Parts: sequence; structure tokens; C-alpha cells
Amino acid sequence: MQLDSFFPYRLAVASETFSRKLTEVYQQGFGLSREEWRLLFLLSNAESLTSRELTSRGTLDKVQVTRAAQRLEDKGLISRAILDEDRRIRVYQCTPEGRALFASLLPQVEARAQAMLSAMSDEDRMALERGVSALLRAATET
Amino acid sequence: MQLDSFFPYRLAVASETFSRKLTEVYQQGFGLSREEWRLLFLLSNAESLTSRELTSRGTLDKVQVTRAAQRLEDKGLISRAILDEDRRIRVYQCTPEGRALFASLLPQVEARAQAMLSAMSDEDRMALERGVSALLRAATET
DNA sequence: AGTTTCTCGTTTCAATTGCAATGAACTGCT
DNA sequence: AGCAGTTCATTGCAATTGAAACGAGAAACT
Repeated sequence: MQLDSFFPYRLAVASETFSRKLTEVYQQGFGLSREEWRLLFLLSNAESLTSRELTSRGTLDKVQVTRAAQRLEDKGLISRAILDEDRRIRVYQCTPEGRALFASLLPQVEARAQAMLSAMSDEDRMALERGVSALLRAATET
Repeated sequence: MQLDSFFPYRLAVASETFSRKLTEVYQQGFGLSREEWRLLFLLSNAESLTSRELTSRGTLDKVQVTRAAQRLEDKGLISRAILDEDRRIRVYQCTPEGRALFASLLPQVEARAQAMLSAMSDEDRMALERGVSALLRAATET
């Protein structure tokens, strides 16, 4: 068995290199980590989200949310408040700066992704899309 | 734009969860990290490999190789020697214990992977295989 | 009301990682 | 042979991460 013909390995490498090229964009663009990027992504869509919602929607546990949110707040990209009904829970919200940054960053990230995907044939791209969707289902259920 | 319809995100999540389920096997089986697993994989195929070859073949840089090899050596799974022709370079080799462990671990890892993949239809699985191969090419070239 | 139990977010501490610096060993040039 | 530059692996240090512990707040039970 060769390592580079071992499917799990190729999947990991493919995903890592793809991901890394995208990370470069928001990393160099504003020093955002992947966790911060994900939170900003989620928050820029919604009016506001609680810590609870952030941990359930994304793939981040509560510690990661705390830390990523802390940094985003330090950078002035999101705001953090205490929920009145339950004073344990935090409510996060994008600041205008956060929304502006995300709005300028998203097209760049998408462009970078497109650049790689458009190096593939239409059939390959469709196969990838289909395969990943199926894998996502299978891996989370199994 | 929804995060969970954003392809790069779904790819990352799919790959992470898939990878994590495999990691559990050699993690619980013998406390191996992914880097250690990869090195063991490479070394169990070859008679011996130099540090130089390990860094070029795998996705690990020289620091990661040094550290993963250090741990594998501590566990008695590989041996480390100095190359005569060039005394800077290390030659790594699986010990019998290392080979035995790998031989018992690989089927388990493969079984785990198969369990997830067989939850997919044949068409989806083929699409995934094809898509990932194409992505691997595209992402490394672009 | 008071006490226990549970659910949060945050903190703490140890382990891991990434990057730059170090030192050993080789190469090429004079 | 001797020196300058290069290529290795390793190490030191700061930043990141993960897991357990913590403390505040809510819920449940008496």
C-alpha cells in the first residue's frame, strides 16, 4: 500500500492545500484565523447570534467560540453583549467594520476558490461537488 | 450566502470529520498522532528512508519530521541512524515492533474508512474519488 | 426561601505547533 | 589546506490548542 494512493490521505492533502490557499486571503487581508473567519461568516449573515447558536451551527466548540470571538472583538469586528433573559449567554453581532471587512473579503475568497475550481473540468467539478456532499452526509451519520 | 452552502466550508468539514474518525483508531490504538501515523505509513513500506525523503514525499516539513520521528523512536517503533555518506542526514527504519503495529493498525483504519465510504452509493463514491483526484491536481498546481 | 444540580462561558495549565535561530556537516572556491 | 556559503537536523521561544477546572447564573427540588 502506497501512502499517496491511500484515499484518506489524498482527501486530507487535497482539502488542506485547498483550505490553505483560501486561508492566505483572509490571513494576509486582516490576520484572521479560520475560526475567526467562520464566526465572521456566520455573524455577517445574521442580525445577531448567541454563543449557543454559534457553537451549534458551526464546527466550533464553546472554547473555540470564546477565543475567536474575543479576538474579533479586540479587532473591533464584532460586539459582545449579555443576554437579558439568561445572563450566562452572550449575544454577538457584527460591527459595521466587521460587515465591511467581510463584504470586501468574501469576493476575494470566492475568487480564490474559483481560480482553483476552474482549473478542473466541468465533469470533475460536478463530481467533486457531488462526492463531497455525499461524504459529508456519510461521515457525520456513520 | 449561507456558510453551510459554501463549498470550501463543506469540503473542510467533510474532510475533518472523515479524518477525525480515522485518527481515533490509531490514536486510541497506540496514541499516534496523524504525523506519526504518516511517517509510520511511509516507513513500513520502505526498507529505510532518509529524513530528506520523508520531508519530500509526505506533507511534513523538516521540523514535523524531526518531532514525529522523535516520538516514534521513543515508542520504539522506528530507529534512527546517521547516514555515512552525509553525516547530517538521518536514516529512519521501522523496528519489528513498528511493522507489527502498523500491520495490525492498517486493516482497522481501512475498515473504518470503508465503513464510512460504504454508507455512500457507488456513484457517489466514484464521484468523490474522481473529484478529489482532480482537486488534488488543481490545488497543487494553481 | 434554601439548597442542590445543571448549564453556560471563561480561565488555567500542560501539550503542541510554527518560526526563527543554532550548530553540525558538506560543497565550492582560492 | 582554508575560508565562505549552503544545506541539513535540531532546539528555543512565543503563540496556539485541548482538556479539565472554575465560577456565575439558572432550574429543580425540598
